[in-house]
Formats: sequence, C-alpha cells, structure tokens
Amino acid sequence: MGTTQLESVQEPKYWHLRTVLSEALDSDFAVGEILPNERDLAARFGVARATLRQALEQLELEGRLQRRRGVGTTVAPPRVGVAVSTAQHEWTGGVSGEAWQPVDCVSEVAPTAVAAMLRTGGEPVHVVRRIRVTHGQAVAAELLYVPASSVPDLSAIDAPSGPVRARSVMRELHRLGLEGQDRTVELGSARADDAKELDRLPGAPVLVVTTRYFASGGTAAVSVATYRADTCRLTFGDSGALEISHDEQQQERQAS
Amino acid sequence: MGTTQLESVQEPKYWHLRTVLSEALDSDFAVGEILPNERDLAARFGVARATLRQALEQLELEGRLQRRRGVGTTVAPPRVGVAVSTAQHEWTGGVSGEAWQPVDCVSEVAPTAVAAMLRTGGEPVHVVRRIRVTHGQAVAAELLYVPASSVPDLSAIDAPSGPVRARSVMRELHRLGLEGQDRTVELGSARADDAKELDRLPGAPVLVVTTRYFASGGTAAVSVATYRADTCRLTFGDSGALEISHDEQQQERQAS
DNA sequence: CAGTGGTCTAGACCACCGT
DNA sequence: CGGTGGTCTAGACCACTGC
Repeated sequence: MGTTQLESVQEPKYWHLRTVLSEALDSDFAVGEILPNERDLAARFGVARATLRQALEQLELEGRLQRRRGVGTTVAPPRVGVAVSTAQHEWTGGVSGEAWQPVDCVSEVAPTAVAAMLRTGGEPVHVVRRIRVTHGQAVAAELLYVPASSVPDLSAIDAPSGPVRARSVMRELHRLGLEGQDRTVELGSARADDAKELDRLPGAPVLVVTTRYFASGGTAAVSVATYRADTCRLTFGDSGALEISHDEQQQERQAS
Repeated sequence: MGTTQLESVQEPKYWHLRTVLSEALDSDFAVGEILPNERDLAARFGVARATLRQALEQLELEGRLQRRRGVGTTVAPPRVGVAVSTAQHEWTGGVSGEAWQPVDCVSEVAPTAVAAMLRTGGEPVHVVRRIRVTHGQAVAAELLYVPASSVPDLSAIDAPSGPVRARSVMRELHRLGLEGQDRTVELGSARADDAKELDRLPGAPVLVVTTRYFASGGTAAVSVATYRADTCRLTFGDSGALEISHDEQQQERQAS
C-alpha cells in the first residue's frame, strides 16, 4: 500500500525509453547537437539496440530527431510551417520567396486515379516535376499532371521535356483563371524517386497532398505533392499563420 | 551483359516484400480478408519474422492492412475521407450525420503551447473531450480548449465535469460569431489516452490537426484533434469532396 | 485453451560518410 | 579506413483475443 505507485501498468520498454529520451532532449540537448551512437545509448539504458532504435524511430516520427546513415543522430530543429494555400489562386504555391522549382517535364499517361480526376482516358498528359524548397532545404516533391487541353497554346517548338519544358507548361498554366481547388491530406510512404529528392530513404513517412485545380468548368490539373512528414507542419490559414515557438512545442509534449 | 538486369541496385528485402505483398493484395485478396499469420508468411517468403513485420508495418502505414493483436491481419478498406471544413463556421465539424460526440469536460490548465495561442496565462480553461465517429468507427479524438471568457454565460449550476458539462460548453460556444479559423496538420504519434479511444496502440501514427477559432477579435478556442493516420484521408474542399474509388487508388499504387 | 500480433534480445553484416 | 545508422536473423516471451 505504501509503495509509491510503481508503474503497475505494463508499458513497453521502448515507449518508456521514448519518454525518457524526449525529456532528456528538452533539458540537456540543443538543436543540432549530436547524440551518442546507438550502440552506446543502448548499453547505457541496458536494452538491446533494436529496442533503442524503436524509441528513436518514434522520436524521429515526431520530428524530434534526425538520423543520417554514416553520420549520426542529431536533435532536429522545430518543424517548418509550410503554407498549403487555401482558396488562393496560385499555381506557384507562394507569392514571394520560397516557391516551387520546376525540375523536369515529361509526357506520360497519368496513373489511373489521376486520369479519373482529369477525365482523360489513356491519353498522355504533361507531367511536371517540381521541388519545394524552404530555408534551403527540399521539403516536398510534386508531380503536377496537366492535360494537353489545359495548355492549348503550348509551343510545340520548345524542348519536349526537361526543365525548360516544365517552365513553359507552368507559364501557360498561369493564364488560366482558377475557379477553385480541392485538397486532401493523407499519410504515405515515399516512393524511391521522391525519397531521393527529399534526401530520405524509401518508405520514409510523408504527407501526401492531392490538389485538384478547377478552371473553365472542369479539372484543369491535378497535383500530388509529398511533404517530408518529419520536418513539415502544413498550415491552412484563413487568416495568418499558426506559429508556435520551439520551446512551447516541447513543453506541450512534456505535458502529454 | 546478357543477364536480364538482375536487381543490380540494392533494394532492402522488406521493401521488395512490401511491393510483392502490395501486388498480392490487389489481385488475390478482398477487403476484410484475413492474411496468413506472420510466422507462416515469413516462412513462405524465406525471411525472418522481423523482416516480414517491417513490410507489414509499411503497408499498415499506407492504410492497406489492419492488424489486431490476438486476432490477425486483415485487408483494410479504403481510407475514409473526413471533411476538415475550410472557412466554414461550424463548431460541430459537420452539419448533418457524422459529427463529434462530446465525451467529457474538465477544467484544467492548458498546455503551454495552447495557452500561448489562447493568450491565457496559468488560469484553467474548459477542456472538452470529443470523439469523431464515421461509419460507426472512431476516427478522431479531440481536446477542445475553451477559455472561461469565451463562454461567460455558462451556468455554474450545471455539472462541473462530464458529458453534460461538455454539451453545455458546446452550446454556449455556438452562440459566438466565428470570424475565422487557422489550421495546421502534422504527423504525430498517439498518446496513451488518445490511442485508447481510437482503438490503437500508443505511438500509432496520427494526423494532428490544430485549429484556432477566432471570434470577437481574439482566439476563442483551440482544438487539437488527432486522426487515425491509417484509416483517414483529410479533405479540405473549396467545392465538393475529392472522391476516389478504391480500385482507382489501388491502381495508382501499382503504377508508382 | 491455442493462436494471434507485440515486444525484446544478442548477435551479424551491409551501405554510407567523413577523415 | 573507422564509425555511423540501416538491414536481417533466429530465437524467446508476453498480451490479447476468441473459442
């Protein structure tokens, strides 16, 4: 009876470890600081390395840690708030500064799900690949599917593919008057090509933002953007951005 | 030279397994069907159970599988599209049908991050706990932080806590004229209490939606809602919902 | 009770990075 | 090259579910 409520409930070791490490991160480590390597940490806590890794994975998922093979584990900076504009008619994803960089453009048959939204059958569409860079870091990779009918004046003389072509398509797209957008967000895992551009391993958790652009009574384009889930916080603002300082975030985590 | 391009690139076993299983799910299994148990599957593919589990985890993260301890692994239904209303002045999260169910209400000091948004210091606020149910399944758990100043007419006679109190707070809240909302989405892991209500294990991946409600020139309330990332697809619609059939989704996955 | 997924161990080897 | 995280193995035991 007098015992001070000793962890009666069964809590997995890795979960408890996660909590302990989380608190240690708050109090004893600065952003960017390197943690001891996994083998040392595991030994220090008296667990197998796999168990320690399970805890680290949790913390990485929560955006607290950053791990790089061959380098080490560092304390991650707070998540970047990236604006996913709402009801704003922009193709660029941002009026100034941090914008999308066209990387490539090819002509391909869209995946079935996209083709269904575009109401195109098996005809190939322009597929523009773009990268979103914030604070000098790639945070998102996008595939923008544009039916030929949406950019009728596209010069056939321009390069048939590559970044030049990508810019041409975007230029033509800007001419359309946007009537609205539809957007969904879901969790996914990075495909090999996306992972490469986001500097992550295949399968890394990403937030998949699917946007449908409406113009002249139909779906003018569909975008599938994958954001790094570990470093990004998507913001949808009717009025200004939601900003939280890092300290505040940490304290919220402790409270939970 | 003459060899038919035999997997020269190093692809992890679990990643390859994920692909194989994904294709098998598309062709040989129906939604709800139970897969063979992990030990059998691992043996069948000639890998250790841990490796097989790594592949299953990926597929579960992508919403393709559902695993329940003591029961088995089943093929998951397509993700549910849940509307996260944009620029709509609702506290209920839905005009008709699938709505939020008040579960409880207590008076507590808000976590620091929330307190900062509410501009309340250490004063306790009303914390309403709500569950969002869709198709008979709990898809989200929410904590709604309401400063006393936002509901001045709240009867002091009502129960000080519990579902009755929760409904009282919501009723008073409806009286306010909403001026706007701010919203962020990020990846998180379920806390123990949320996990319980969502019928998941602690640490399960969730989409954390933080909403700031503005009224009468200030922040009237802050909501932190955690959605099951495995079963939910958040929709933000300016005009109608984005609907994709299950077949189409599967084919998109195959294409990637 | 038997069978399932969840946790944990103690190793091994590999891919990658910086020096 | 040495050190890091990433992958993989072959076990063991536990917690939970349903019969």
